[in-house]
Amino acid sequence: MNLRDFLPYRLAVLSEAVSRSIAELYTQRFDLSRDEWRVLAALAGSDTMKTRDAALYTTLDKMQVSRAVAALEKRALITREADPEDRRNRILSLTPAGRALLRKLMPMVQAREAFLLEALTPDERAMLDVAAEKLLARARQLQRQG
Amino acid sequence: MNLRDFLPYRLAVLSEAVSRSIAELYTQRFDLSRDEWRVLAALAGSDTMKTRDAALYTTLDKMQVSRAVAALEKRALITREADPEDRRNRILSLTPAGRALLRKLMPMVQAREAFLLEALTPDERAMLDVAAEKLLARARQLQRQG
DNA sequence: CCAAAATAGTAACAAACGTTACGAATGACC
DNA sequence: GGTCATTCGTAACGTTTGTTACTATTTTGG
Repeated sequence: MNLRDFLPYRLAVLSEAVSRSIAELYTQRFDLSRDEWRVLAALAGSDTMKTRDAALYTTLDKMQVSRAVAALEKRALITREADPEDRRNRILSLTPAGRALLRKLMPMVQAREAFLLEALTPDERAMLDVAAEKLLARARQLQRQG
Repeated sequence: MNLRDFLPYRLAVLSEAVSRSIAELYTQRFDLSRDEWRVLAALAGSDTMKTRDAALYTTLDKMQVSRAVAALEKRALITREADPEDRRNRILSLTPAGRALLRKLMPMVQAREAFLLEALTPDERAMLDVAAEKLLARARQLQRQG
């Protein structure tokens, strides 16, 4: 077997390279961890959400979210308030500072994503999409079966 | 922006799911870490190599290799000998136990990889290949430019 | 309703990890 | 050929991370 051709290995290498090429932006220039970035990105869509939803949406576990959220709150990029309907929940909201940060960061991130995708023809993009879905489904099937 | 459609995020999710679906085999049944598995897989090809080559081949850094190799040696799956030509190097070799482990593990791993790839048509596989290469090249370009 | 189970989030500990610094060995250059 | 820089691998440190257990709250079911 050749490790270089091994699908999981190749995906790991690709994913890490792509991830790094983007992460540089939010780590170097904005001092955000990957998890913090994901939580912010989640909030970028809805502006306010429950901690639990953030976990689902970002595929982080609740502890990772808890830590990311604590760090973001410390920097006053988000606020955490009790949910009057269920006091176990916390409601996360972007502060103006958080929104401002996202307004600066988002275009940079999207520009890099666009640059990456420019490498592919429309056909290739479409097929990558399909292939990714199919592989994900099978991988999850394997995990479930054990 | 929708995180779910964001290329780096999707690749991370896919890579992790695929990785887990395979990793389960070597972690659960053989108690190997990912780095240990990679070093063994590297040795599966050549049976003997320098520590430094293992690092290059597995894309692990030298500290990761050092730790993986220490663990593997402790379990007598590999040996570490001095290189007479350059005594800074260590030469890694599979022990019979190491080879035996690989003979059991490899078919399982390859079966799972095959199952994953069965999800794709030959065309899709070929295009995934191409797309992965292209994306990797661009990601590295971004990283270089900073 | 009330006891038991479930859920959200956090705390506290231990294991894993990356980073920096080091010792040993080799190579490069004057 | 002797110093200076470089490379290999490891050690030691601090940080990050995963795990387990805990508190507070809500839901469920007898």
